[in-house]
Amino acid sequence: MAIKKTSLVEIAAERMKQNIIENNLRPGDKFLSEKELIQQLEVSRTVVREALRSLSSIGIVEVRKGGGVYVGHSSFDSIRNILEHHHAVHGVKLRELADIRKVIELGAVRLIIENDLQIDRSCFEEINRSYHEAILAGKDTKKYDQQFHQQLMKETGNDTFYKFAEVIQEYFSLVKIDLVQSRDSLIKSYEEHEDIIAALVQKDLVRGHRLIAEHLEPVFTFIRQVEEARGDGTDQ
Amino acid sequence: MAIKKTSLVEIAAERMKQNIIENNLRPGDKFLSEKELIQQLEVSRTVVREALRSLSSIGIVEVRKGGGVYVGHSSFDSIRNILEHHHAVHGVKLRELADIRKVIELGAVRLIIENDLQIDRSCFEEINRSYHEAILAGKDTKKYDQQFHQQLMKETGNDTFYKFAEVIQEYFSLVKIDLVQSRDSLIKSYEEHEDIIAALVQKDLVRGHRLIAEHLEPVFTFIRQVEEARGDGTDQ
DNA sequence: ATTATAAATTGGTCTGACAATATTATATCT
DNA sequence: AGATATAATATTGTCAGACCAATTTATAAT
Repeated sequence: MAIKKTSLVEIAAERMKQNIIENNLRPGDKFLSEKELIQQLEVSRTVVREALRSLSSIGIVEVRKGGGVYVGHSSFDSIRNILEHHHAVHGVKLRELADIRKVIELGAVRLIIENDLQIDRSCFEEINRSYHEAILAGKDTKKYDQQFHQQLMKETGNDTFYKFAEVIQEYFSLVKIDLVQSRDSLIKSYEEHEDIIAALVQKDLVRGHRLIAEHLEPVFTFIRQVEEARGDGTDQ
Repeated sequence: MAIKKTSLVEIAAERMKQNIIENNLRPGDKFLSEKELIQQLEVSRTVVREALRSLSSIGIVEVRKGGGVYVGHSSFDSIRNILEHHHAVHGVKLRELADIRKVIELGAVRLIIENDLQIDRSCFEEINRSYHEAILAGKDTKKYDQQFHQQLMKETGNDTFYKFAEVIQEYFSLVKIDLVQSRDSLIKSYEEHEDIIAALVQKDLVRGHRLIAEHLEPVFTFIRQVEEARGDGTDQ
C-alpha cells in the first residue's frame, strides 16, 4: 500500500475530475460553482479555489470571474504553455527539432498513402497559390508555408496525430530558424510543394518520401552550418 | 494594445516563471518561500498560494509542506496527467493510436540508421533475453516488450524525440489493447525483435522498416477485427 | 562529535469580510 | 406585449488573521 499523504486540495481536484467524467460533461458545459463545490466536497473555500486553480491551469476547467466555472475546451493549449516554459528554461537542440519534424512529415505522407486517403487537392493548391503570390509580392511567406505543412498533417484524417503535430509544430516555432531564403529558393520551395501534392495524388510513397526529404534539406544544411560555427547547436 | 484584464494570480505566476528563467534556476533548486514571494510581489498570501498551485500543477515548481518551494523537475509528467484526463473524457480511436505508434517507430529506425548511430546492441539483447525468459516462464511479458520499444526511441540519441515518444507511449497504454497472444506469437514477436536489432546493426533501413511494419501488424489486425465488430473503433 | 530536544520556519486549511464582475429579476417606457 | 434600462442577486477575486502540521534549524544534553 502506498502511504500517500494527499492534501485536501489534491483530493478535491481529483473528485472534480471524476465528476466531469462521470457526468459526461462536455467542454463549455457549466460546472458547479464554488459554493456548490464547498457543500458537495465539505471543504473550505480555500481548498476549493486552489483545486479549481490547479485544474484551470491544465485546461480542465475554465473559471470566469462573476460567471461561474465551466468545463475547459482544450487541454492541448496547456501543453503548449508547458512546452513554452520548458523551452525557455532548457532550450532545445535545433537538430533534434528538425529530425522530429522530418519524422512527422514523412509519417504523414505514409499515413495518407498507405491508408489510401483521397486528399483535398484544391485546398492544397489554394494554399500553395497564396504562397506563390506572397513570394512574388515579396510579402511574408512563412505563414503559407506553415499552412501547407499543417494541411499535410490534417489530411492524415488522424485527429490525434494532427493535434500532437500541431503542438510539436508550435514548439518548433519557438525556435527562430531564420533561413534567409532568396527569392529563387522560395520559388523552388513552392515548386516542391506542387510536386508533393502530385505525389500524394498519385499515391507514390517512395517519391513522396524523397520529395519531403529534399524539401526539408535546406533546414539541415542550415543547422550543419550553425553547428560548425558554434559547436553545440542549441538555440539561444 | 490588448485590453487584457489579467488577474493578480496570473501576473504573479508569470513573474515567478520569469524569475526562474532570469535567475537560470535548475530543477531541484530552492525557490522563494511564500513569505518571500508575498514581500517581493506585494500581494496577499492567497494570491501567492494560488499562483504557486497553478505552477505546481504544470510541474514548474514543487511545493513541499514545511520544506519550501523548489523548481520542478519534469514538465512532461504534467503532460501525462493532462492527456490522461483528456483520454478519460474524449476517448480515442484505436487506429489513430496505432498509426501514430507506427510513425514514431519507423521514424526512430530511420533516425538511427540515417544519422549513422551505433546502437547499444548488448542493451537491446539483454532486454530481449528477459523478454524471452518471461515468455518461457509464462510470466508477464508486456513490460519487456515495452522496454524494447522504449530503448528503440532512446537509441535515436534525440532526447526531445524520446520524451515525446514516451508521453505518447503512455497515452497508448491508457488504452487496453488486449492482444491475447499465444505462446507461439510471443516467440515470433521475440524473434522479430532479434531481426530488428540485426537490421539496426547492419544499418539496413529498408529491412528495418519492413520488420517494424510486420512486427506491428498484429495490432492492426486486432483493430480491424474490433472495428468490424462494433463499427466505430473507439476504445471504452 | 553525536544525539535528543526545543524553537523557528514553512506550507495546509479554515473563517470572515469586502470588491469586482456577470447574471438575473424588476420596473419602465413605447 | 416587447424592448430597454435599472436594481438585486449570484459568483469569482483579493485580503487579513488565525491555527494546525510538517520540516528545518538551533540548542542542549550526552
